[in-house]
Amino acid sequence: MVERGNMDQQTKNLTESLKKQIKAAQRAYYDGNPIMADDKYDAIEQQLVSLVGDTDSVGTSVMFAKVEHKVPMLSIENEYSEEDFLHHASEYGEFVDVEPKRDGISCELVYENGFFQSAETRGDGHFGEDITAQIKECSAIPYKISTKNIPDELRIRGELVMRNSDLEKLNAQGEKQFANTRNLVAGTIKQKNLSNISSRNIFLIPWDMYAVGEDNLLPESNFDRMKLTEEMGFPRYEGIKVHLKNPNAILDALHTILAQNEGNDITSDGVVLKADSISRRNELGFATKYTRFQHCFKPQHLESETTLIDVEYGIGRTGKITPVAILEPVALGGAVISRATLCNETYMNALGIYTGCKVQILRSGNTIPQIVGVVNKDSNRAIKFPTVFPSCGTELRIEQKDQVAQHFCPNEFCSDKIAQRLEYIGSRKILEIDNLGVETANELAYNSKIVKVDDLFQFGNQIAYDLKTNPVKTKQELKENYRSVKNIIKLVYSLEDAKTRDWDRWIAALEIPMIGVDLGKDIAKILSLGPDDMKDFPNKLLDLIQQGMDGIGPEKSSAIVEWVKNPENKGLCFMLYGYGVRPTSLVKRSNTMGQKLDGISYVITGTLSIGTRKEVEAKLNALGATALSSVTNACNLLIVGEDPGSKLEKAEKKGIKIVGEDWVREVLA
DNA sequence: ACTACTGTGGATCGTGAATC
DNA sequence: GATTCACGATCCACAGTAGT
Repeated sequence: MVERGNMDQQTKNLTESLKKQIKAAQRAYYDGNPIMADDKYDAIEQQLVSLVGDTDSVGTSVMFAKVEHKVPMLSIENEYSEEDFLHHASEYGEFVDVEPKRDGISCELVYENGFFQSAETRGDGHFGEDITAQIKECSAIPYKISTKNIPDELRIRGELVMRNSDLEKLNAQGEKQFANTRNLVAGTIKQKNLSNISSRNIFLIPWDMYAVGEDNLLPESNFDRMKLTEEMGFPRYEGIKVHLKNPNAILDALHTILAQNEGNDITSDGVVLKADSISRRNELGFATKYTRFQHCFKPQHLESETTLIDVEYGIGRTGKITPVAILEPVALGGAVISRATLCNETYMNALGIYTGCKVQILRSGNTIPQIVGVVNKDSNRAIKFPTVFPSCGTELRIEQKDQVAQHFCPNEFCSDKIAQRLEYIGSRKILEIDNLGVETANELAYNSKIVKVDDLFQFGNQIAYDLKTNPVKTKQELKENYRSVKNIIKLVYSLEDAKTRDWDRWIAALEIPMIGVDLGKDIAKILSLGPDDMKDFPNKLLDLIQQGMDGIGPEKSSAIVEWVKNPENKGLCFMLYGYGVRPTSLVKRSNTMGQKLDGISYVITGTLSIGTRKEVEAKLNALGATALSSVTNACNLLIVGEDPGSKLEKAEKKGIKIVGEDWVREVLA
């Protein structure tokens, strides 16, 4: 399936020209002689994004396009005993399927009218990343599947895997040694340069198949669906279908699969038990983090011994101290373990560790290193938790709850703590500030006067101003204080960008105790916050809390009230507003933009001559339209190209407006 | 019981700054 | 000018704690 989407020459030229303009503007801006108004810059950047999908060749970060999953792609809950594993079966209906859980990368493939269309990773379960180009390089993944009696649009989920023997071959060839197949697959599939991918022999083992809106066209039994994937050219389905009447049969199947997993060329890290009936499965549905219609048995057999060298004390953004065991490195289950968390004082004391002691470790769920015991106990030598935070020397505060002692560093100016906070604020989930990772956060915490989020934006504004007024002197000063002048300059640019992030992200960035992105989303929606609401945000929040809202109980409520009542936090929001922070409204955004194609949800059928489907979609979406993949009630426009498929018929039936390629030309002109 | 949040592990890759 | 290496981002995973 080696077939890369190639841009036509015209698009290529346009892209190059836009990139040049962006680069020139960036350079001029930071050299203190801006050549372009901000809104014009934004417009060019957006046009570029719509053409190439991202602008990473301009900026620094490697970004894949985000894709929202049609159906959430959640994890499977693990069980560690056979009893717990069996326990769920009774809810699963008459038949259950028992199958190996492959240790790879979860992925969803989309097929339209039998042809591979796109692929996305699991991501956080709701938003994945578009890895279509990478999957096209994998020749073992069918490009065309048989389409007899199946829906126009078919989605197949499975595990991207690689054979251990192929990993060994690769390691035997090259100097570079790879530790295990899962991480190699993860790394390979993220490569931007596609040339290496096909040689890595990555393939997909399906574990689910569905069709949005037309699921009833597929078999009612999961087992039959998986057999269908075999016919389509995917690997043989290894699952066993069991009648629930006989619990021994389930255990037999479990042991059969466990035995198969041992030493298999494709690594499996457990056994999945799932409802065979799709309708039963839909009844059981989803929890927030896990599916309710399947569970996984994970054998915990990886265990080893090593020596404890020392204990380090780390700090989180909230000031919480976490002890970490530093271990004599030991290989265990395809990884070399040198650190393991000790969680808190209570956990640490219960183990009774001391310098030089022999400890038993395992990888919980075959992943997370965990110390399970000390071999040669000696209570006289047990390590005592420090009373001050070693890094800043401040006396620790202890919180005792339910017999668990938790230590906090109360020092507001603790540099390590500030570094953690900056990293959190800059993370992908919060303000998504490029160039603000671990190292930069530490550098800022130690070398600048930043304490809170407003200081960070003041810092950015100050440098931007200095660079405009006296670039030479400013760069000299930056050079003296920071390891990379360019990195700081890029950071300043990223900070500018972060000022208009969505409100939910900004609420999380304010670091109100117990409020993260999720609650932030609810709060932003209920208050229908706009760009100018930052200056008075604490009062608006207080009003909301006093009215009461779902998801906020007494504890969160009082924490929020305390935060609001602190004049420092009112000042914080006011200053942020003053520094130009204008969060984007979640609810109003699509209306306020007033774009040409707002409200249009379209589907394309057939081949278009003006560009690939992806390119056309990107251009239309940039004007406010939404691309759908199949004709449903949500669709209000069908764009018809050469050789239209069954979508045309369906759209006619539903009375959906139908246009040709001319319409697209006109709109984009 | 379920959910949100925080913190922890190892491994990979692309990018670009630092270094030779 | 070429090469090395640190950093940033992302993949996979689980545990503990507290709130609803």
